[in-house]
Amino acid sequence: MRRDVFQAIADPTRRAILGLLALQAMTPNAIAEHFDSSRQAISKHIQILAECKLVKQEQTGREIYYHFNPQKMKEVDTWIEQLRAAWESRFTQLDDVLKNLKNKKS
Amino acid sequence: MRRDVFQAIADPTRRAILGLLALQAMTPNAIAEHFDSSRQAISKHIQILAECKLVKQEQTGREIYYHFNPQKMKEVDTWIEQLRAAWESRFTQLDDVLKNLKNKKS
DNA sequence: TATAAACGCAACTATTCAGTTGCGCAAATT
DNA sequence: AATTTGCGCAACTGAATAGTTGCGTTTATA
Repeated sequence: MRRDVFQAIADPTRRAILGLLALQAMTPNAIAEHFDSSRQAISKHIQILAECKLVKQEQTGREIYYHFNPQKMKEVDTWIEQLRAAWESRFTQLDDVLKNLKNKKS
Repeated sequence: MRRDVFQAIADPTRRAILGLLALQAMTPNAIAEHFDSSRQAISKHIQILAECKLVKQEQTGREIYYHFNPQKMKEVDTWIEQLRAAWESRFTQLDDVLKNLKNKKS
């Protein structure tokens, strides 16, 4: 059961839930009202988001407020940034090849 | 069969493939050598990446070189950015509430 | 021309996953 | 005290998915 951030945001419903929670903390019922799915279905999505720390719980009486945790999103950010860095470094590699060719010639 | 960018990068193997291709274009066999999986298994991953335009093909004789397409990655970037914007705007909403309370008082 | 290499494609299988249903518990409400 | 509400948890089911195996096609090589 791999439950990392990438897996979590792969589902469009979960992305929508994060969008809601980014605006304000909400209870499972309140969240479910925004979707056609049942409460339990949404609850499962929230659970997955909670597993990988994308949302935090805050219990108040019998209600549980879920909060968005922007911190965890950085993992995705970081990966994309590394990818971008790799992509840009490939020019440097080409430069090295050209440099080697030049050296062989001389 | 939803094949969007988020779904594509959910798999760690596919993320690794993108990491390789970001450095340099490669053939399926060359890519498969970096993993324990079979050629066909890797080929399927590549196909998924191709479906959502994360990689481009370039046929040369009987070999097919796959290139990383950084453009498509922007979709993820954009979503994260919108999420961040929503997260930051929640303070503004709080401000509005406080402002309304103030107005009611006066 | 015969053989090997580099692929894609399709069928099959074992596993995983999403959603439903039903239950139980604790906190409110009446 | 009895009922309702908000919620999590577990079992079940149908659909999707990942990986394997086998085959066909095209391009190189001997």
